[in-house]
Amino acid sequence: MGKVEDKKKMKKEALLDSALKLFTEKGPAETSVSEIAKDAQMAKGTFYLYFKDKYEIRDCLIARQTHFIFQKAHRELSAIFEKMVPDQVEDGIVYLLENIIDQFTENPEILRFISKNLSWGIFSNLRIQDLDNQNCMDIFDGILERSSRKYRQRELMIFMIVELVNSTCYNVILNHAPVAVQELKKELICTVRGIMDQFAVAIDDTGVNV
Amino acid sequence: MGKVEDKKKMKKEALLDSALKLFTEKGPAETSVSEIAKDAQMAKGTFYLYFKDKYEIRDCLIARQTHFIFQKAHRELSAIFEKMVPDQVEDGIVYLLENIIDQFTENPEILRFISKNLSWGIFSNLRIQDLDNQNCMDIFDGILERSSRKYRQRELMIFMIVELVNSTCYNVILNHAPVAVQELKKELICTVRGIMDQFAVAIDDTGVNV
Amino acid sequence: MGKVEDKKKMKKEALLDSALKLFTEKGPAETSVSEIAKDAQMAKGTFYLYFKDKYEIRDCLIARQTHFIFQKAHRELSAIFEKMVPDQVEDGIVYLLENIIDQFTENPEILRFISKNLSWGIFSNLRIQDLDNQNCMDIFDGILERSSRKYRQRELMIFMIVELVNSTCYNVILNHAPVAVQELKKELICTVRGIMDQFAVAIDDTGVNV
Amino acid sequence: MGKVEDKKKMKKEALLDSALKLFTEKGPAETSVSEIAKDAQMAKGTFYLYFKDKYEIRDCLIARQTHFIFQKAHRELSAIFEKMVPDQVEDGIVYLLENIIDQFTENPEILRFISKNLSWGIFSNLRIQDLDNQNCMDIFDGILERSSRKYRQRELMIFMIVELVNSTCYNVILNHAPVAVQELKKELICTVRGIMDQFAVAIDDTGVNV
DNA sequence: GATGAATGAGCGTTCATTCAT
DNA sequence: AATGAATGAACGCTCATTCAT
Repeated sequence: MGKVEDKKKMKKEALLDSALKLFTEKGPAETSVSEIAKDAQMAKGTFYLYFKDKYEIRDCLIARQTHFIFQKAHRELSAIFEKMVPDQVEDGIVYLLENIIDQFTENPEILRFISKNLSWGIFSNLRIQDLDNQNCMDIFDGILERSSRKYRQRELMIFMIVELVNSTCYNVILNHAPVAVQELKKELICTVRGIMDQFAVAIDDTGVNV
Repeated sequence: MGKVEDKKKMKKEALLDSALKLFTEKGPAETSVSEIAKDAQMAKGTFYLYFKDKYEIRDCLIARQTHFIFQKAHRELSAIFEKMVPDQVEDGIVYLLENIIDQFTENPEILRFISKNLSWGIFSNLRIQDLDNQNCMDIFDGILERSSRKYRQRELMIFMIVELVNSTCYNVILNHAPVAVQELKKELICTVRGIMDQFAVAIDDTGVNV
Repeated sequence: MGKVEDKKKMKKEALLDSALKLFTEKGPAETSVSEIAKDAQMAKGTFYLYFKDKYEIRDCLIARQTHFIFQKAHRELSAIFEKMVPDQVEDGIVYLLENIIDQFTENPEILRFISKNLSWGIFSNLRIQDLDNQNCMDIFDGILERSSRKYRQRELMIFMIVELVNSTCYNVILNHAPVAVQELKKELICTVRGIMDQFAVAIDDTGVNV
Repeated sequence: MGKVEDKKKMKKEALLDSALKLFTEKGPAETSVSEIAKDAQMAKGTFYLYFKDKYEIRDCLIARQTHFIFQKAHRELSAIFEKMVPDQVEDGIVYLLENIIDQFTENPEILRFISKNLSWGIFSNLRIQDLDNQNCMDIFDGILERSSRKYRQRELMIFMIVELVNSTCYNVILNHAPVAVQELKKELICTVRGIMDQFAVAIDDTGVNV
């Protein structure tokens, strides 16, 4: 019977929602399992039927939220991506990053929660449902594949871009230092283009860079 | 008589040493004040004569360790820096970063401890005793000042470089992914040079970039 | 099934019993929650499931013990009270006080515990279960209402009587000074009658006092 | 050398002053020896040269403050007492009580501190320097001796009066219940006169009471 | 499957007291 | 006589986890 399955899924969702609320409000360290269970309107013991401990639900949430952010970005940009010609692919990466930075700016608590806890290991394995279960890195990869330029060491390149954007945004958005988000964004875009140039390799007679 | 003062300083050092050991072994969250005091061979109450709480000793350690790293780097490079001509200044920055990356590679636990807890706010205010109490950022700044090129928004530029190096090293050194340190280092140097080009402004008749 | 409820009630009773024992033995200030829990044969944490802190259980006990004393007095005197004619009402008050003084004499530790901690605020709000949830003050009030005499400012009058009896008994019973209980009792009765005369007001043609 | 003696006395006074300030501000239980020593501008260890522990200084202060109150009352009333004829002696007792109630009303913190801790044992042994080292009870006694009436069981009578006044004032002044101080005072005076009548014995042909 | 009472180790912190200086 | 660093037991309290119902 799928009814039972549905009920279980709803309970798990309720726990995740409550945990996210509390984690973003005051951090995982200051949130207790009791609080999560109480907020999700169930008994403390029930929590342990769905998650091994606090750290499991935390990791689950990090993945989920990162997933949501990429999903949202991809949906909003899908129209653009579809019409994109090979020469504009680098612009596509920039749009994607801008979209994500904007999401972070609007939800700084989410940024705080994710950034403090996200590692490349989690990130590079995250699957996005909307997109044939591609992982986050594959999204970048997929975009780049359609470029007229070719890139060497694509994973390293994406890794460097993601880490740069993530860590600078964290400080700028949450500590309002050393500059404003808009200023950072402008420079980041420029630097990201630079990084892409750095990793681009010559592929045809038209002749290319670095 | 300075005997008492000496003894107090030694006690404080002992606490800092023990705390560093335990924090790097298992993180501040999993370390208790009791453990620190026990490891430093004194009573729990004595801890509170020297530090307000666990967070104060943690912050003190972050500053201290970052301080040590920059001090070491600066000492090792001082000979080079002194002979440096204006055109080689960008190389100086690269040497500094390489030195720091090497220190991190040799002491990954220190990297874990510092990176997880260091914010730009702490970093940009850290004073280095050896160097006329300059702060860490001033060290970069001082090097750049001697360059034949001029840079706009120096703080933002340094911020981006530091964050990029710090966050990528964290993942690469601690999670061994997605590439080896040496490979990352090679690319980082290239990217950092790119960032410096990005922020450089034309200053003389020879005409320059961006 | 009331089984769980019963068990909880028993645990709470056990805590109250242990706390009373320890509080009367050495006072609330010198009793720790650990001790109470240990004496009641349960874990320290369990205490906190039933009481917010030491002060809550203390206040609960003061109310409980005062309640018991009044309940006992009222039971023992109920036969007398029922047959009482209006002219004997003042004798009823005296019997009540004598009964309470006797209870204190037999349980000096209870007197020590209650008197040191009972304020008029607590006292005048205490509800006695046996007696239609009347509070302690209402018991006096109810008795006085049946008197052929009328009293002005009944609450103040009762307050003065209660405080006088309570504070003099405290010293006499616990410090055996300056006189013996029996001697005090004799005089107290006389003084209490005097206070009632002081607050009595003329109500009919027979003409009365103050 | 009296110089050393003076210095010691001053230190002791400083400790007493600091302790009184802190005890009345937040109660003895919430005041630590460290705080008292720090407030008195000396080292923690020095405290123990003057007082055995916190409880000794507390008891010393209770005696001191009660002493001061009686001293003040006696000074203010000495003119009246000297002119008093035997028939007015009972009025003298009333003036004394009124004066003390007024002092309490003006310094409720002192009342809180003293009442919670004063026992008849301490009270009846307190010596007042101004008055040939008479104790507090002797002051009452001395006044009563000059009365034209004679009293039996003077100590018990004084004890009852003191306890009644002390305990009712405590509640009324500190908890503002159940009535205002002025109202209580009016009734207390009446009750105290009643108690004096109760203990008065016939002494001459005019024939008197009880 | 769901509950929530019970646990008890462990937390950070306080503080009376000692004692070498 | 005076100091204040050091002690360490004890405090109130939290909370992840277990388990009988």
